[in-house]
Amino acid sequence: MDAAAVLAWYDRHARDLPWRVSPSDRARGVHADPYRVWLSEVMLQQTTVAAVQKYFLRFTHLWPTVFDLAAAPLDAVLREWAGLGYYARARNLHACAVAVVERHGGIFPQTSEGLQTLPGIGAYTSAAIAAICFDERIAVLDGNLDRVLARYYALDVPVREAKDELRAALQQNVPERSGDFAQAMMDLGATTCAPRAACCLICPLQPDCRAAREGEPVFYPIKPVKAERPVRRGHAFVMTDAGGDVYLQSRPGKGLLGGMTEVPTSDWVSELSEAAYPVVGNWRHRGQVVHVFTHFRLELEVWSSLVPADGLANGWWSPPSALKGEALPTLFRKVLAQAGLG
DNA sequence: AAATCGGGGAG
DNA sequence: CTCCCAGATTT
Repeated sequence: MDAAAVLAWYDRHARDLPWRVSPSDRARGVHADPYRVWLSEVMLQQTTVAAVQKYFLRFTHLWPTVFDLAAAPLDAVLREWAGLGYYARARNLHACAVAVVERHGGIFPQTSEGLQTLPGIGAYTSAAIAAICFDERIAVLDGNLDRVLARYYALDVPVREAKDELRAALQQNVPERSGDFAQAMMDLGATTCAPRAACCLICPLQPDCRAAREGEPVFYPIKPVKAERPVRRGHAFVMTDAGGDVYLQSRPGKGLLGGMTEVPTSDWVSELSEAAYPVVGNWRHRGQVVHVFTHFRLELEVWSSLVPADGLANGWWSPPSALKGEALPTLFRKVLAQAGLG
């Protein structure tokens, strides 16, 4: 693999991103800030660059250093993470910041091995931080690289079945500029070697790419057969008191939407049963909200009612003007909007 | 090894 | 609508 050609391509076509040190600045000796790289990498797990940008800017504005983030309450981190999804990332992010401060004096470990001992930092993220911040000669393998390499080698099995071989092959090609190389390969996958379109004419890997030679590069990577998404159904109950405040409560700390804020709901099951209202009220059906999770589709019937403010114990009452700042995941923002709030 | 865990942007 | 994104953790 022609790593030099990849780096030359990167020197001309690198994306300009808020957490990135440009190749020209890097050549002048500028180093990336491990805190900002770590934060961006966690946000970018299974999440697009477009979705991450505003969250990254908000987080670095509120918490410019790992000390600031470690000192913040978890609740504040969850509120700011609301809408980005995969909320275990936010809990692990905070735990990781605390660990870096308490166990490492606020200095991130400088090796992939050391980084991987921290919460929320796995094989990919540890390698990415070590390469980008410390130029460790390590293979950085994400979804982009899976696709680029599957095409380059015309891999005839799903990537998951050949992950170790791909990593070993990539490791043999990591150049001295390992951080720029990792970011270059990811940019390549995000732009010229995209999932549904491969621009082989401008690709630095084209001369030795087997998929390009075969003529239909988007055939790769081979997709594994995917299971169909089951449907779960339930009821959601939006309660307002005489002052117009909305009743909210916290979800359990682990599991789906763990630690986030919700309105009360029924269980979510395959067969919808009759609504069991949490309190007596003049309940009105406000229609349905559909929300798609990774492994099931959810259909919630939305109900609303004016209720006395003293019949409920576990949660709190929030004025509509404060809903924007609550740790409400997108699902429950849809529910509140369906009930005429937010 | 397989399941769990969000949401949105692109085509 | 489908696909999949700078994956980690739990079972």
